[in-house]
Amino acid sequence: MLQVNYIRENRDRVVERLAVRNFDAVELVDELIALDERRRQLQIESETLAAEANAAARQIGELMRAGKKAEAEAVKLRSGGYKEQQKQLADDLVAIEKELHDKLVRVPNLPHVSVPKGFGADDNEVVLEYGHRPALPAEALPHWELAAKYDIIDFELGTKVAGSGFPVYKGKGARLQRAMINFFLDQAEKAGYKEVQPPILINEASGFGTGQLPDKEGQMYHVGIDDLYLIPTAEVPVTNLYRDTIVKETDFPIKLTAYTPCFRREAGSYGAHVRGLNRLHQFDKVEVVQIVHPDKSYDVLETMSTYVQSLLQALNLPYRVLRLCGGDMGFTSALTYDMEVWSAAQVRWLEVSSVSNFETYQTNRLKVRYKNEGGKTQLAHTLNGSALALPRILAAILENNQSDRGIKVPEVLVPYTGFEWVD
RNA sequence: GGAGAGUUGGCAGAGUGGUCGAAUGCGGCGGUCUUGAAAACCGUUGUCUGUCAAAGGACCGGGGGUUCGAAUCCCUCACUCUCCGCCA
Repeated sequence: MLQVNYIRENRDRVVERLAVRNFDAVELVDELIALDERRRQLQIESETLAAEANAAARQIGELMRAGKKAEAEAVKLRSGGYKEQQKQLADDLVAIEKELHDKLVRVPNLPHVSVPKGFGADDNEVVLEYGHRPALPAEALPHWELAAKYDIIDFELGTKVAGSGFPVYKGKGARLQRAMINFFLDQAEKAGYKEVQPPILINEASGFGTGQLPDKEGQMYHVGIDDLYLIPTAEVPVTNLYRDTIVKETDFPIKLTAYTPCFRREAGSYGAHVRGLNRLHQFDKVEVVQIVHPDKSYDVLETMSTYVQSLLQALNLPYRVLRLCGGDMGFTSALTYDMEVWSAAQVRWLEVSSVSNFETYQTNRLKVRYKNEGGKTQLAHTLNGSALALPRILAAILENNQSDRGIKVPEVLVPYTGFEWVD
């Protein structure tokens, strides 16, 4: 979340930046500033009173030690009244802080200056397109039919066991999944990311830290009996590893990677576009996360984008890179690149990665800080990206690489699969 | 799941209801000494809030209570450890 101080000192800029998201912040921002003003007044009152009460209590202590009991009793009588007032002020303060906090978490991150204004997917800026899209013969099949034809993914079986959106990968399909996970993790390690295996259930504090709670409550599966959530992405547990820590400036950049399953309720999204592997309740993903010095985060964002692209190039998939417009960008992000692969039989682009810079939006919630040269503690910047989400990659491989002979496995995966053809 | 013990500063570990933001040790940082290092010695070393700076305020697992005053007493929740049970 944003810092109140920043909003107070940069009111107009905040309003102007949020307009890029089509977020009319005028009213909210002015409320926040008024609340903050009131909060600070109350705090001064409350602290002044506390100072008086403390002084009286100290005085009683001194008198008691000196054996002046009667005088101590007199002061006691006088200080009895502080309690009521302190309680009242404390209650007011708590109430106003809660109100301030509740409003503050509703303010999304400020878009970077390069973010195009816009309302939805159509307004995203195509940064670049790579590779040529294969022209398939008329009898080419979409991936869900190929999956059935070669018996590598069983959607019905998953429906029986869990429900729709929980596919069962079988035989070469399962092997292909494992191959991709290992390939992606190996590449990430080569790029300097340290592998971690985090919990895939998270508590509320973690969900709040990266911004999923309270905003996206309904998108996560909730285990009520233990009040835990299934992760929608490894971003949550991995970034939260550093919650409430002050790192050394020399520790930057912190680079982590993790393979995890991801769970999303995807409430309300049905239809042709969610067939097959296009949108699932459970899927596998390798994620990369960086925690960096604020001066470096935009360079790092480019590096991460380039890294994700190198994976797509290695897999020989045609892709394009989008700079998301204000209206399409996530709540917590300041700048996001989406990578989409070409799905040749569906004849459309599929999002397989999203690379974002959150600046201090997450670290202000997480309290991830570092000490600068002057010894002052400052908020770090966080970034993350999918590298990559498996199902749509698999969909593109199946569709783009189909032929009479079967499906050609990308060369880089062959050492991991042990076979060259799905047939 | 049952019974018991515990949670204090980066770590270890004291702490009688008042002078405790908290002894001591280790670690970290700076210095003396040294060609350099080690050792020794000296100094320094938490976070948040507030301010031009300060004063002041808050924090001893979280929350609540008793009291003029709580790290210290009471309640409650969470977590950790030990033993028993169950178990991949």
